[in-house]
Amino acid sequence: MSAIPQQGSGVSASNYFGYGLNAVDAKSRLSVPANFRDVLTAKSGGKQVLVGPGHAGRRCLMAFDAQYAERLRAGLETRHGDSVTPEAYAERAYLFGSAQPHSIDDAGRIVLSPVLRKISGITSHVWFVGSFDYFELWDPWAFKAQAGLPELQRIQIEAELELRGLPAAGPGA
Amino acid sequence: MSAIPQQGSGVSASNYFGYGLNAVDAKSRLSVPANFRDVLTAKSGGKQVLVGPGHAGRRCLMAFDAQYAERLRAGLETRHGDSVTPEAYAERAYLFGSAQPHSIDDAGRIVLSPVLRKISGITSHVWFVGSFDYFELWDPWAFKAQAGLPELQRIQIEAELELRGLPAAGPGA
DNA sequence: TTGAGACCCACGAAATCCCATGATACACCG
DNA sequence: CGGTGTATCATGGGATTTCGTGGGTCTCAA
Repeated sequence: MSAIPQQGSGVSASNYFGYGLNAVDAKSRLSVPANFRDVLTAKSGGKQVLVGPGHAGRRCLMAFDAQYAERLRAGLETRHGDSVTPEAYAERAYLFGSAQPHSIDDAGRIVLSPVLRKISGITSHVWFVGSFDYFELWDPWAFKAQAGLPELQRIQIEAELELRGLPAAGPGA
Repeated sequence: MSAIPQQGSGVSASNYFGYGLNAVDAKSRLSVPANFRDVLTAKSGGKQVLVGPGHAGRRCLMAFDAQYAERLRAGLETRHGDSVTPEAYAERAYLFGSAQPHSIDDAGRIVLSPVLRKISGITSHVWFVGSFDYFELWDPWAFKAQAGLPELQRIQIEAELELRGLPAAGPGA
């Protein structure tokens, strides 16, 4: 069960677009969709992703590359200059301390820690959503149940779930 | 085919990201998380870390490599110029005089001195927090009790503590 | 002697690597 | 235009290595 036509090919190697639905196995391993992997390698060259908790109250995970991390650092510098205030230190610790580096194995998988699974609510499957310069990882059913989710996105995820014979409501629930 | 050594490519090999929770044993020995060690060796080559008190009133320890020490020196210069004010001398003395080089043994451990333990409040465990070009060492419960700690970080450390069967409130306190 | 520090070895658990499989999309060729 | 072969992808399981941790020994100095 692989390849869903996730998004057309073409201009895809430079940013994260489209979506994907993959399974988490017994070892908590998870395939990163190939098109996201391509962007990752194009941007940071290595086989590494940073995965941290979602911001702004979104119950998901955020994944990004070294280039985006550098961007975060630059933004921090802009905001704080080279000041040595407690706030600047705290923000650094938050920005870089809460996202764990994950290595991608030869099969294109990462291993989700129990803590990341817990804070994201991810159980058996992961819904990937491209967000230009990073991408999000959701429990599919949690994503679908979001209040105010645009109709198109709901239809997309429902279709993908059905395509794999997955229930419309979560198994975890 | 680039024969260029991929210098800043791998995420984990070039900067300090993520967190870790390790124990201090009866001999005050402490494992430095492997991914931090990797950065350390990548940056300064040797099996050495500089460990000093936290900046800006943070009750923790700061650990960094020789490369960042140079950066600190540069920052000092920016702030004070080549002034010979008491403040400049004092800050120099604080930054460099109080950060001691620690050698990392074959098992990846350093030995914390009683003084460092006291000023950081570290007792039985250490919470490591990556902050891009250095990392911090906290007593886990002190870290958790910080005023203004982002909710997500609090959840993360609580989850990690719980995962290891450690109490939610510190023993040292 | 006693206590601290450096070095060495040992072990269990967990992470990582390696190979295998089914299944699909794409390319090539009749 | 249809059939076939090949590369790619998601997934599974076993084997191997790494990591964190505990404990012992040896040396040097007080």
